[in-house]
Amino acid sequence: MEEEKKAAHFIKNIIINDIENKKISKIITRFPPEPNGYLHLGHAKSICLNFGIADEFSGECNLRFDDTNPAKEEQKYIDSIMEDVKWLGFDWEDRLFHASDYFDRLYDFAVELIKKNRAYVCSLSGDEIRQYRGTLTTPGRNSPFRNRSTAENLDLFERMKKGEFNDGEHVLRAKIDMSSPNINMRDPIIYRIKKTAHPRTKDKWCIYPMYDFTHCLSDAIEGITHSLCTLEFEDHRPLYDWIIDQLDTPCHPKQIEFARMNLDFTIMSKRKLNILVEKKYVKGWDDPRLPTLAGIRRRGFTPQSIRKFCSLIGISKKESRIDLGVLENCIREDLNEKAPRVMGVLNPLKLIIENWPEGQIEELDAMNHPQKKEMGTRKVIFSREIFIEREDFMENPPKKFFRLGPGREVRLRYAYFITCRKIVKDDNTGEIKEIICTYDPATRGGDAPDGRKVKGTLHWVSGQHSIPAKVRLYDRLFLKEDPEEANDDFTDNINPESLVTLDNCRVEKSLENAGAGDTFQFERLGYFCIDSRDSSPDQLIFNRTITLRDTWAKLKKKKH
RNA sequence: UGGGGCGUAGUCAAGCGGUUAAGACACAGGAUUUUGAUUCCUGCAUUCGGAGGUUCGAAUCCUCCCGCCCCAGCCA
Repeated sequence: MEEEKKAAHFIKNIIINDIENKKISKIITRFPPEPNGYLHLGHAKSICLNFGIADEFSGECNLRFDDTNPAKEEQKYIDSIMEDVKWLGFDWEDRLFHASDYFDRLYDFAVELIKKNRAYVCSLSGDEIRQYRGTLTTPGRNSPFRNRSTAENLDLFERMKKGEFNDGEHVLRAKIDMSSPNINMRDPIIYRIKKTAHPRTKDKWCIYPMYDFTHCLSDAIEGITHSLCTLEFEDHRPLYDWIIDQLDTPCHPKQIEFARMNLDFTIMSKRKLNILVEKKYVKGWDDPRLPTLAGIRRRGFTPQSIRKFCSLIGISKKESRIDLGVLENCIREDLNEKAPRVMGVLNPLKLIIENWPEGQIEELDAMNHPQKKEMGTRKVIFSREIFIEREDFMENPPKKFFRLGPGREVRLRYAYFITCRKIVKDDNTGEIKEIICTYDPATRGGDAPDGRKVKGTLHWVSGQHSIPAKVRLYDRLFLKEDPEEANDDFTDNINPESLVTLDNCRVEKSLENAGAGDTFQFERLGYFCIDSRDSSPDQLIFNRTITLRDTWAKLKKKKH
C-alpha cells in the first residue's frame, strides 16, 4: 500500500500542522455512511481518505453509521457497506459505531440545550416553518414559539419523546439567529417526531435527531480530531461549531470539506443510481456497469486498483471530473502484474491446417506470464482444426494490418507459423466460413530456424480441445462524459451497447476448473473474470473487466 | 440580487515570496517484444481565470473584475 499514500494534499497539510503545533497527538477520523444505499466510487474516495490518513499518522478510523432517518435506512445496507469497506482492505477493528448508539446521550444534550435557553419546541407546521425561514436574500422571522419558557420546552420535548404527539406536530429547534445570512443558522430543526421503527433501536424512539445535531456530537463523543466531509457541508460548519460550543463535549473536532469525485461516463448520485436499478436499465446494484463497489468488484476490479485510483485523483476543494482513463490505467496496471495469461476466442472463425494429419494432436508449452517465469507454464493442445478470432482475418487487408490474409504468413502463439491458402465462403451469403492454411513444421513453438520474421502473432484455441463460454463485454454506461449535463434526462444518455453478450466463445481447456471471481488475461484481448453470480462449471460466463490498450484500434479509429 | 466556496496543461494535481512551475493520466515520436500488450527512452504550461498594484523578485501578498459550484428537507 506504500505508494498509495505519498501524494500531498491540503487536509494532510492541516493535520501535519496540527501535530507540529501539538494541538493533537493522536489522529482519529471516521467514515460515516448513511445506510440508505450501496457504496460507490465516491465513497471509496472518502474511505481511502479517512482510513488512509489514520493509517499514515498512526491514528484510528471509526466506521460509524449515520442512522438517524429510519424512514430510509435498512439493515441490508449496513451489511453491504461493511462488506464493501472490508473488501477495499480497511479495518475498523472494534470501532464499529452507530449514531443510534448515542440516541440517549443526544437526547440529554438536547435537554441541556433547552436548559441553556438555546433550543425550543416549535409548533409551526412544516409549511409555516418554511415561510418563516425567509429566502436566500431576505431574512427569516422569529417563530411565535421562540420564547416558550424553559419549563414548557422541557415538558413538551419530553412528551414528544413519549409519543404524545403525531409526526410534524412539534419539532425541537436550536435558537440561533433567524436573520443570519446563512440559512442553516436560522433556528435549524434538531429533532423531529417520526413514528417509525428504527433498524437498530426498533420502537424505542419516536423522535430522531437531525444530521446537523447528530453528526458533530457523534464526532465529539468519539473523540474525532478531523471530521472530513464533502463540500456541500461547508455551509453547515458554523452550525457544527455552534452546537459543540454550546454543549459540554469531550472535544471539538475540526470539520474539513473536500470535493466529491465525478467520473467520466458515469454518475455517482445515489438517487440516480437507484433509478437505473429500479427501472431496470441495469440488472441490479452489482451490475458490472455501475460505479458501485459491488458492481466494480463483480466487473473484476481489485481493491488495490481502487485504492491506487483514489490516491491518484487527489484531494482538493475544486470540483472536478476524472478522466476514465485514470481508472482504466489503474486496473490494467494491477491486472497486468497478477493475471495469468490464457487464450480465448471471442468470435471464432474456423481454420483448418491442411498439411496437419487428421486426428493428431500436440501439446505445446505456454507461459502463464511472459515477464514472470515464476508463474509457470501450462500445456495448450494444437490440432488440425482450430479457431482464430474473426477480426484477425481480412480478405483484403490494408498495408498496416499485421494479421492473416490470403497468402500471408503469421504466427500462432506458442505454436507454428501458418500461411493462408484458401478461403471457404458460404455460397449464398458470401460470409467467410473457414480458412485453409498450411503450417511450417520447422517453426514449432513459434520461432523460425531460418530467422524469418512474421508481422503478427494470433491467439487461437483448438476446435476439439477448447470449451464453450459466454462472455459479457462491458463498456461505459453512458455516452456522454457528463451524463447529468444541464437539462438532460440522464437516462437518455445511456449507452445502448454498454453490455454486449457473446454466446459462442471458445476458451482453452485449462480454464475448465476456474472458479468465481478468477481473473485472466485473454491474450491480445483484455482482462476477464468469471462472473461470481451466473457462471457455473457447465456454463462458464466471463465478464470483461477492461480491454488491453489497443493501438491498432486507435489507428483504425483515427482514419475514420 | 444574501451567504459559503472554487479557478495552475486536454483531465486530475503539487506548489505556501526566489523552483528550469513536481507527478499521474491523456497525447505525439522512438527502442525492445512470440500479446499491435508489457517495459523502456524522448517530447508536452516562458506561464498559473483577467486587469491593475506592492516587491529587487509574485502562481504565491493586495485591489477590482470575470467565470463556475453549493445553500431556502421535519434528508444526509
